[in-house]
Amino acid sequence: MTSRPSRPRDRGIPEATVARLPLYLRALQGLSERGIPTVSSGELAAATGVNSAKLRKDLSHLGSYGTRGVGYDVEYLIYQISRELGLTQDWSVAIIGVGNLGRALANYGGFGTRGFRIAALLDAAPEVVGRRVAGLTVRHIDSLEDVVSNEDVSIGVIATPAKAAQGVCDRLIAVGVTSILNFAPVVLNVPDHVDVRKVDLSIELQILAFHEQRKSAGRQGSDWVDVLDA
Amino acid sequence: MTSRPSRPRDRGIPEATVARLPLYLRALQGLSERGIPTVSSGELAAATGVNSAKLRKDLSHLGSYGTRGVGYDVEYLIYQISRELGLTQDWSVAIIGVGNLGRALANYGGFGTRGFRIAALLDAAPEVVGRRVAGLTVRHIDSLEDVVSNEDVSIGVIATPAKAAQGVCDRLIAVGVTSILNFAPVVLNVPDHVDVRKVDLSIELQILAFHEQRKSAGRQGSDWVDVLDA
DNA sequence: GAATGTGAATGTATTCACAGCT
DNA sequence: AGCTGTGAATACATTCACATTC
Repeated sequence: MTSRPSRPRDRGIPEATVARLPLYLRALQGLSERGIPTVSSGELAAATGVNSAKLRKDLSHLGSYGTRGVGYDVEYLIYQISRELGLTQDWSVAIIGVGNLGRALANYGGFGTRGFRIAALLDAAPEVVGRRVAGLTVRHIDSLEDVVSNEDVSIGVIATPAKAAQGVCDRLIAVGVTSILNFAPVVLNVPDHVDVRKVDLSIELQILAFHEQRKSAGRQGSDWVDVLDA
Repeated sequence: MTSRPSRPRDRGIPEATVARLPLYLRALQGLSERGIPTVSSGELAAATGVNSAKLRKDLSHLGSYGTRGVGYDVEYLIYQISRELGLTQDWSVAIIGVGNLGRALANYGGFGTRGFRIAALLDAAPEVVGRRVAGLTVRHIDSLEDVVSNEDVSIGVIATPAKAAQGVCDRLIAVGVTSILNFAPVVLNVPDHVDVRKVDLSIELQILAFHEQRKSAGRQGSDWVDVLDA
C-alpha cells in the first residue's frame, strides 16, 4: 500500500529496533572519535554484537542511508539515529529518591551521550533535602509538581524504596509526565499513554541464576526432578 | 514426541517466560506475606501486569501446578518457581567496581529475594581498597582470581568504568565465571557459553526519549521529515 | 460454575539469500 | 567486486477461545 514514490521512512519502527538504535549510536560515536568516515553493516554489527542482516533491516526502518558497495557514512548515520531517537533536543530528567542509587545515577556523568539533563533531585527525607549532590540541591518531594512544571521535566526517574514508588509515579503522571524509568522493585500501574521502563537488579540476577543452574546441572539433566515430584 | 505419561515439565523454557518468572515470584511472595493461600491466573496477572493467558502458558512450562476451578496454591507455586530459577541454592556474587554504583548495589539490602549473597567487593583504586562497604572490606582487583575460587563466585557484577569492563570480564571468564551482569556502557565480548545481561541507563533513557518524541510530535505526523531531507 | 491448560491463530522478530545499485 | 536493502522463510511470542477438570 501507499506506493508514493519518495517516502523516506515509515512511522512505526519496531520496538526491538528502537531498543538497538542506542547501541548502534554508541558504536558510531566511537568510530567518529577515531576519525573513521564510513562503516559497513558487517563492521558495525561486529562492534555491537548483532547479526549484520538484522542491523541492515534495523537501519532500513529509518530510511535508506547507506551506499551499496561502500557502507554507511558515520557522521550522517549518527545524525539520523540521533534525530530518530529524539536526541537533537534536550530532555529534562527529574530523579526522585536520592539514596545510594539516586546519588549514583545523579553522578553518572556521561548522562546518556548528551540529550539529557538532570533538572532536579527530589527526596522525602529531611536529612537529604538541602544537600548538594552532583551540583544540585536536593529538593523536597513536595515541590515535585512545581519542579516538573517549571523545569519542563519530561522524564521521571524513580529511585525510591518500593513502597513509595507508586505514589511518586501517580504524582508524576498527574502533572503530565508520560515517560518513567523505574528502579524500584515494583510493577507500576499506569494508564496506556504512559511509558514505563524498569531496571531491576534482582530480576536480572534471577535470570542469570536460571541459566547458571542449567549449566551446572549438565550431568543427567532430566529426571532428578521427577523424583522430587513423586 | 516423548509421550511418556507423567512428564512434569519440559526442559527449554522460553526466554521470555524465564524473564517473567521473577515477576510472578515477587507478586506471590507479597500474597504469601498477606497470608493469601491461593490465587487465580487472573489475579496474579493483574498484579504483575501481564495477560492472564500468557501467565497460564508461562506457568504451564514449569508443569501443571494449578487446580482447575480454583487457581494456584501460593506457597507451592513459590517453591516451584524458586526451584526453577535456581533460588533454592545460594549464589555467590562478586561486585567489581566500588564507585557510586557499586556501593549502591552493595547496599541494596533485599538482594534479590534471597538466593544471592555478596561474596566480595573489588576495586582498583587505592583509596577505596580496604574500606568497609555494606559490611565487607573492599579488596584489590588483583585478588579477583583468588576470591572467585575461594568464595566460589558464580556471578560477576561489573560496575567499573567502561574502559575497564572488558578486561575485568575477561578475567572473570578466565577463572570460570559464566554469568555476568554488566552495568558498564560497553558491549562485552564473550564466548558462547557465557551469559551476559546488561543494564544501561543511557539506553533506557534514549528509548524513552524516542517514545516521548513521538507523543509530542502528534500534530501533522508525517511529512515534516521529508522537508528536512529534501 | 470457575479456572486451568493448550491447540490454533495471529502477531512480531530474526535470519537467509539474493537482486540491485555504486 | 562489494555491500546495501528487502522479499521470503523461519523462528519465537502472544493472544484467542474452548475442551477439560475440579
